[in-house]
Parts: sequence; C-alpha cells; structure tokens
Amino acid sequence: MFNGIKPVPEPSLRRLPSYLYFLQRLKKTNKKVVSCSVIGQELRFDPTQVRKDLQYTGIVGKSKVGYDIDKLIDAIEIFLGWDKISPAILVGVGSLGTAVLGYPNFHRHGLEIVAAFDRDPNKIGNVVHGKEILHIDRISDFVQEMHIHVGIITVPPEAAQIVTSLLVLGGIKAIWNFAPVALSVPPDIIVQNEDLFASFPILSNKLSAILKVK
Amino acid sequence: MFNGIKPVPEPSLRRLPSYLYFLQRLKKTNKKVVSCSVIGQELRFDPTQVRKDLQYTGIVGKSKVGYDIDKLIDAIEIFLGWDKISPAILVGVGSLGTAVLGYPNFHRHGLEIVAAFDRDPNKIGNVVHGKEILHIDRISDFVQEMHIHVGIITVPPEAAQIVTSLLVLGGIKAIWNFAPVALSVPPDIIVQNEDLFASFPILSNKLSAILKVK
DNA sequence: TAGATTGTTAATCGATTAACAATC
DNA sequence: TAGATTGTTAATCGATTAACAATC
Repeated sequence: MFNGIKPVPEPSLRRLPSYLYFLQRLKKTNKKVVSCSVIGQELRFDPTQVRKDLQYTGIVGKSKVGYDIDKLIDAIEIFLGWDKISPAILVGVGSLGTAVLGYPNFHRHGLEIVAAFDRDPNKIGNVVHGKEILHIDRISDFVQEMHIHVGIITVPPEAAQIVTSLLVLGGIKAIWNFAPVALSVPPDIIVQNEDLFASFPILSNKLSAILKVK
Repeated sequence: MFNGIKPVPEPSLRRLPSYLYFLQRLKKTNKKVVSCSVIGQELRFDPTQVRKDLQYTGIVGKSKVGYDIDKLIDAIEIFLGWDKISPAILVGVGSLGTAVLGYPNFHRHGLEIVAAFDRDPNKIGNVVHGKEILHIDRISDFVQEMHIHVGIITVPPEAAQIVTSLLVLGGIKAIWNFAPVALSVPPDIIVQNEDLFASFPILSNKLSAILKVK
C-alpha cells in the first residue's frame, strides 16, 4: 500500500479552498503576487502553515516577492482536481437535496450535477434548479451510460444503502454521503460522509457552559 | 482567562454524539452495562480513546463490569446540555432552512425551534414543518421577549451579517451559522460555523488521485 | 482467586509553530 | 548591499495510543 508519497493532511486539504477564494478576490484588485504572511493575516493562519499547505500543490514561489497569484490559483485548482469537470448525479430531491442542487458554483469545484433522482412519482419529470428529476430505477443504467463519477446521496437514512448499491452497480467512483449512516462499499469506491450538524455538539458544549455560570 | 479547567478537545466533543446514539440503541436490547472495548469495536475507535472521551462527562465506571448504560446516557446528555431545552429560531426559509427545520430530533439535542423568519412577504404566515414563518423585522423583539438562546442562520451570505446584528440586538447567546461568511459579533456571543460542503475538498483530492492513475 | 476492566501515566504520532539558512 | 520572503529543518504542542497499576 505504501508508495512513498505521504498523504496530504486533511486539515491542509480543508484549508486550501479558503486560500483559493481569497486569491480569487485578490486577483480582482489587480494584484499580481502575494506572500504567505498576507494570506495568513487575512485568514488568521500562521504564515508557515500557509507556506506548507501551498507546497502540497507543487507551487514554487520567489524569495522576497512571494507567489504569482495566477499560478497559485491554477496550482490549487489543479491539485484539488477543480480544473476538470466530473459529471455527478444527486439522489433524493427533498429539501436537503434541493438545497445542494441550488448551489450555483459546483462547476468551479470540478463538479457538474447532470441529473437528479427520486422515488416519488409526483416529482419525476420536474425540473429543480435546472436539473430534471428522473426515477430512481434508472440510476444504475444512467451512471453507466453517462460515465458518472460522483453520486451525491441526500435520501433519508433508511434508503441510503440501497441507493449506494445501485450507484456502485452502475460503476460510480465516489460517493458524497449526506445521510447519517455508514455505507458499505467495495474498497475501491471513495466514500466521503458529510455531517450537516457536525459542529453542533461544540455549540452545545459552549452554550451549556455559559448557561451553567448564570 | 485561564481558570484551571482544561477545555474538552473538539475531536472528543464530535465523537460524544455517536457514543450516545449507540448507547440508545444498546439500551433497547435490554443491556444494562457496556465496556469501552464494546463501544470501540462498534464505532471503530480505540477503547482507550473511548474511555478518555467518556471521562470528560464525569462518568465513573466499575472495574471488570463497565459503565451503567442509563447513567452513561444521562452523563453525556447532561454534559452536552441536551437534557435542557434551549429555545431557538431559524432565519432564512430557503431550501437549506427548510431542510434544517425538517430535522425531527432537535428536542433530543437540547434545542427547540420555536419560529422561523424570512424577508419574502409571500412566505410570511406560512407554516413549514410546523413552524410559522414571521417577518424578519420582528426578530430582535422576538428574541428578547421569548428569551431565545440560539439563532440558526440559513440566509444567503450577503444577508448573514445583518441578521446576526439583529439577533445580537435582541440578546441572543449563540449563533449557528450555515452561511459561508465570517460573522462579527461581540466577544461574549458564541458563533459556530457549519460548512455544508466541508469534506468536499477531501473527496476532490481522492477522486483526482484515482482519475490521474487511470 | 483469577481475570477483565477501569483509571492513569507514559510513549507515540501527527500537525502546528519556531528557527534559520538560502535567495532574490 | 540589505532585507524580505521562500524553503527546510527542528521544536513544540495536542491528540491518540500503549502500558500498567488498581480494583472489583
């Protein structure tokens, strides 16, 4: 399994998009170069940490000058794979699914949702945020024929495993799972779980601390 | 600021709910006690880590036996403040707001959403998932009069700061922010940001790795 | 009693931060 | 040249994991 390449730490991966967004704003001000300390000051990160994060993308800077903003934007986008569009489908057009479908910037994040699926006959054929809703029976064939890379699961927890199996059957490469259940998949399939309420226990803990003091 | 009490590590806080859910399932099987190794095996955590996490709640176990399940459930709920209900409001009844309003188990997480707010006149007076939608003009007064503790922000990013200021004006204690912007608040107000797409760059990175190999 | 499990202290690991040489 | 910034190595910090004594 070990191939000599250290995996990029998850905290770094999570920070990279915020660098990208800042650089895109900076580019609009006609700046050409930027240093780690400027980025760090803006985003409240340690400059050394910024430098290390950026190095994972393979960017090379200039001493005394900093990084070329255009090059840096490209490097981050390429590193995350956001320069090439992967076709995706979304399964489960409830309110969460609708919210995800409504996100306008997936194409800038390497994703294009080409269709949505649901099991409710009343929804089939409707168009939500520009995507047609197809019946869930057609998922496997659709994934296979359209070479879909990513499946986004926004169905209720009970349905998530069945949907997963259908996606896998069609040859999906990665699953972005918003349902609060663990999915079982073959080892070569990427599963990334997204917890809508992930940070809530931290809020709870802080809130209960101040409520107790009172 | 330092008061001799070490803050509980965020990773531990994030794991506590999963212990709770497992214990609640276990309770239904009429088990009375449970050990760290059983919990760890189920949730794929190191047993020592489980023990350390649980100790933050103040629970005391019995050697050779384990922890009393009922006591442990209570300890986690009390520790997170999920035993007492805090009144909350939600602001921004778009698709994301509707999805959050539709979550059925907030009362088991110490929260009760008592009303929702929006600025769209067509939505005012409607009832979504049992909550009436009120006009945003009434937020500050509502927070003050109803002693609302938590404000959930699901408005578009442009509107998030204005909404925040209105909540603060009314005397809110904590803000759970789903908008992708940094909010400025007085130092005594808790802000917890929730990023709907937090794990997406990790999926991107893994996906681009396998696409490159191909 | 013997052995399983807790509670606690020590070791390890990984990420963050500091130090500093190289460089433009 | 002088000084700011990168690139890199070392130190620190915090979380995880291992070791082990206490205990029921």
